[in-house]
Amino acid sequence: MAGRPKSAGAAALTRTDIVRAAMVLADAEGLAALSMRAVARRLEVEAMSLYHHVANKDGLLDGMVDAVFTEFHAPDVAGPWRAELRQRSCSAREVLKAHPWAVGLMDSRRNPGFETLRHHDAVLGCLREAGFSLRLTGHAFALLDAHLYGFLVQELSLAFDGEQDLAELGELLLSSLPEGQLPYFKEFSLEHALRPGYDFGDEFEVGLDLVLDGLEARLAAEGG
Amino acid sequence: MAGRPKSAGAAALTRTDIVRAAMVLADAEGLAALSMRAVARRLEVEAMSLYHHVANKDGLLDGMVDAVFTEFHAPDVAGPWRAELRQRSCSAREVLKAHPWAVGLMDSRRNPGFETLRHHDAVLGCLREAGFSLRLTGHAFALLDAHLYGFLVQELSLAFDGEQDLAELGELLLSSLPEGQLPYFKEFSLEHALRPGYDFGDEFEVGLDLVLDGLEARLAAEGG
DNA sequence: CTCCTTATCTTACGGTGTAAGTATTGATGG
DNA sequence: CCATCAATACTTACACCGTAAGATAAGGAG
Repeated sequence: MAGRPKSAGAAALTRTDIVRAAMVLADAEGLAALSMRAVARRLEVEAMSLYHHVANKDGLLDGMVDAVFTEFHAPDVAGPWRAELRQRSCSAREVLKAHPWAVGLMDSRRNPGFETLRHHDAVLGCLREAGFSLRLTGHAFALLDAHLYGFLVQELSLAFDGEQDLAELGELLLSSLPEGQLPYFKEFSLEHALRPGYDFGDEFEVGLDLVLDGLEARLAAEGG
Repeated sequence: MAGRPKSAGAAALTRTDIVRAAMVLADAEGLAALSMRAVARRLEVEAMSLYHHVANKDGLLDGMVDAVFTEFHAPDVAGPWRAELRQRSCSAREVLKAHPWAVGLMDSRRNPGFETLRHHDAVLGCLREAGFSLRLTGHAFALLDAHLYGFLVQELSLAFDGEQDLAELGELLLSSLPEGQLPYFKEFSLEHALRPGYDFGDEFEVGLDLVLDGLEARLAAEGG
């Protein structure tokens, strides 16, 4: 009553299947709902079977993070650096919005996977081929990633089911505040952030362009 | 055999005690070790007693995040904006390094606490009083926070027990890579990031100054 | 056929968050 | 003094968690 044969029509379980199933589950139900048992259920398998393909749950999480990096646009080392890196930041943002669990996981992962390293290699290559010194490459790399991940931390903490609810929610929050406190917060919310035309997501590209401007200026100063 | 009296010398349990104990525990043992039972044990109380002061574990986590904001340097609304905001970013980084669990928690918290709002109010006020328009205030706010949180996501994923181990670890990682792959990553690591003089943490202020430069330029352009 | 490797399932253990119910307290009223 | 009451703390119980240890069955090698 054990040892389901792989010849019975069911394809053999692979590590890739497991990681993919875990990602689908985390996307749909959230990271809190991601248990070994829940992943196994999706694959019509018992929980312990997963342990033949991943070391433990942490290993599975490592695999999930690494898989996310394959979805980013890898900048073309030979292309124009500014456009390539701009596109990679924008694409990474879209990917990480589709996998909201990934950002929170990144700061607890110890062992970067190969896909992670390969993506980093492409970013570094793009900068180096554009003439950035090693020092300035370090600055640019840290700053671009900080902007990307940090923006997502903020954006995800605002994310909700609908977006029009945010205005309602904001007004509810404001109305529950004590009188006369938080004047700047109230002004900013009522006269700017809760206005119909405002979309927090637009701040991403504004900030990205400011960062790219700064890097371009330092590259020019360095080169000349 | 129940209902420990508060008159027996033990002070009555408060929400603040609980949040503080949870923070100490998370600092020392990590977020994974933070269970209701473990917090209760520290307070010499049973787990269910905590539920009279916090709605549930999520409520406790909300309280922890809010408490972290009280430790940030709140910028002086009347002070010089650039110096005030620079100091608040630097102080926040130190605080978040002392509470490494906080960044990961932020992107899953829904209800900002009052201390969180008060800190945001101070940042917004600092910008407004310096003459930033509402639009530019929005840009600056999003960008400064993105840089702060995003840098910490990177920094914490590098954090280890010791710092000199990082060089060993890096060389170990590099030596295990396939030949001829990841050329830029190897170059950057060997010739820059793993060199004795390099400290990733230094990139924080470099990036921060680049961001502040950009904001200062846009403020000047806006002012006419 | 027998033996071995590999993938799977079974069982079990100590831990988790928390719903529901119980007991004990200090404060309040007479 | 005692009776009552709202707080506060404890007890029990349940379903779920990650995973160690071991049993079971299929496919391949001799």
